[in-house]
Amino acid sequence: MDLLFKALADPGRRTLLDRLHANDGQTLGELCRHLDMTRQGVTQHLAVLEAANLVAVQRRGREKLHFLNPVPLQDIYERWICKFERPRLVALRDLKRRLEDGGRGATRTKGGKR
Amino acid sequence: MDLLFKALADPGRRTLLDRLHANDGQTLGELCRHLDMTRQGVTQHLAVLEAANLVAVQRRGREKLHFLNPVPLQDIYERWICKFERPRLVALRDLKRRLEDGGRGATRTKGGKR
DNA sequence: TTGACATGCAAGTATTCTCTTGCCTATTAT
DNA sequence: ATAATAGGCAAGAGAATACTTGCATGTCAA
Repeated sequence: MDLLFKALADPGRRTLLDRLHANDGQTLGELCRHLDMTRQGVTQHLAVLEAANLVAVQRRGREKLHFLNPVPLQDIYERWICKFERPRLVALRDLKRRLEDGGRGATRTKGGKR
Repeated sequence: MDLLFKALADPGRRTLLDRLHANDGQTLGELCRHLDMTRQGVTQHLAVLEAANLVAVQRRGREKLHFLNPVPLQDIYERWICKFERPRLVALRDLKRRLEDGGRGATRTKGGKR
């Protein structure tokens, strides 16, 4: 989990993820072409993304294709978003109730306690 | 967004978030008491979390209460999880289809192309 | 084989983080 | 007022990161 957040903590690496999302399976050269980083910089960032399992590679002759792997992002969701969003959902539910109460004067919302 | 990921990229800070999630509104001293970091270390980490808007503070006399703010986590979800999970969902849908096809011999699933 | 292309590797430097140390201010209780 | 408690501030050391440079390896086409 540490490698994952560390990997995401750099703007250049997040840009790379966006590029791969827009066009998956790019080679190193293709990625470099549209970014103002040196090739070596991109290589090193890609290595960090690989270590975090956010990018998978496949060799094709002398080229190296890079593919996005969204699974670790899902892990973040389950460990750090789901768990922490409950208060927010509760707040939204309460807000909704209050709006409904104010608008129609009803105390119970449809569906009741659920 | 950069401050946010940077804030989450440290294990100590993630521990602090967990502590606040377990027991919201703790003072600096309370947080220190159960962590093997120095008070100054905790202070600095909390400052980073504040800068990322993950923690909100409230003064009470000479004490400082710390509250978790999950909204930035939701922002991560919308920018980095939602957007990237589609391939995964597609994969799951395909898997489901294949399972249904194998189990019942049907080619089309309910709901059609959608 | 030879030249061009795509990528790999490693060392050096500069920047940024993290942790520690030492002292200071503000509030509470006696 | 005094002591104890809760927290604040800032400089410095050490570690981790990010970026750059130079050269090396492997692959393709002619």
